[in-house]
Amino acid sequence: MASEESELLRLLHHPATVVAPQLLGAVVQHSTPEGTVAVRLTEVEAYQGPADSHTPDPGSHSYRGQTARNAVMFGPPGHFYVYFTYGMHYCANIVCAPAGTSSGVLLRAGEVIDGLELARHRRPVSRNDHDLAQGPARLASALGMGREHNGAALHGGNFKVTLGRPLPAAAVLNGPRVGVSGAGGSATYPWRFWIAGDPTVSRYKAAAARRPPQEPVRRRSTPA
DNA sequence: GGCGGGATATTCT
DNA sequence: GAATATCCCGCCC
Repeated sequence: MASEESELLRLLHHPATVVAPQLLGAVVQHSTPEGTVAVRLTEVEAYQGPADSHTPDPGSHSYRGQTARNAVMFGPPGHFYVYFTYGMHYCANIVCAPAGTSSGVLLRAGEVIDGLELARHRRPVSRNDHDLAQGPARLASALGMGREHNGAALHGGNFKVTLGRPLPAAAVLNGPRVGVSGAGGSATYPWRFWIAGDPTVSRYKAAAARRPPQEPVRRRSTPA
């Protein structure tokens, strides 16, 4: 409904670090001629733009200013920022904070709650249903999202985004972001948020070190 | 269930 | 020319 829509838009005017945990439990629905798939978000990450806060975020695509790729992040909130990476994958963000700023929330994982058959068809390699959207590129794939959806509105067209019921504080955990490397950028801020105990939360290892260690690493080093 | 390595193309330096 | 907000496969515990 329109009121739900405006509630979402109101939320999306806040910085990514505020928006991200509130998007947990929200549902992203995408309809195509093939059918409809809906995903309930269980894991997200916040990326702040340079103008959004005094804390620099080298992990953000917008850290070095506007380029052709990240232009959508600098636009108004309420749109998808979809980028292509590693030569084969797409990842989807929800742009937040007012136009002129460049925050976004990366959709990292979710539970497919509608269109299971179509999602399985799009991701034949998944062996379990909780794998279907377990990871940002998997989630985009399950939803049938690609380059053509960069800049698409969250509402209207073939998309619909609905906030979930507020989660109890204890159900939301946070920690370092995944795959964010680079000097100063790696895991600097605990801006990854997920729903505690949910089986669809991604389990990938953190970013690999940029350079190999100077000496072989012992397999059985003592844990912390 | 975890680790290592390769695939693959767009993007920015 | 290097790096990348990743995923999948094969191999080993």
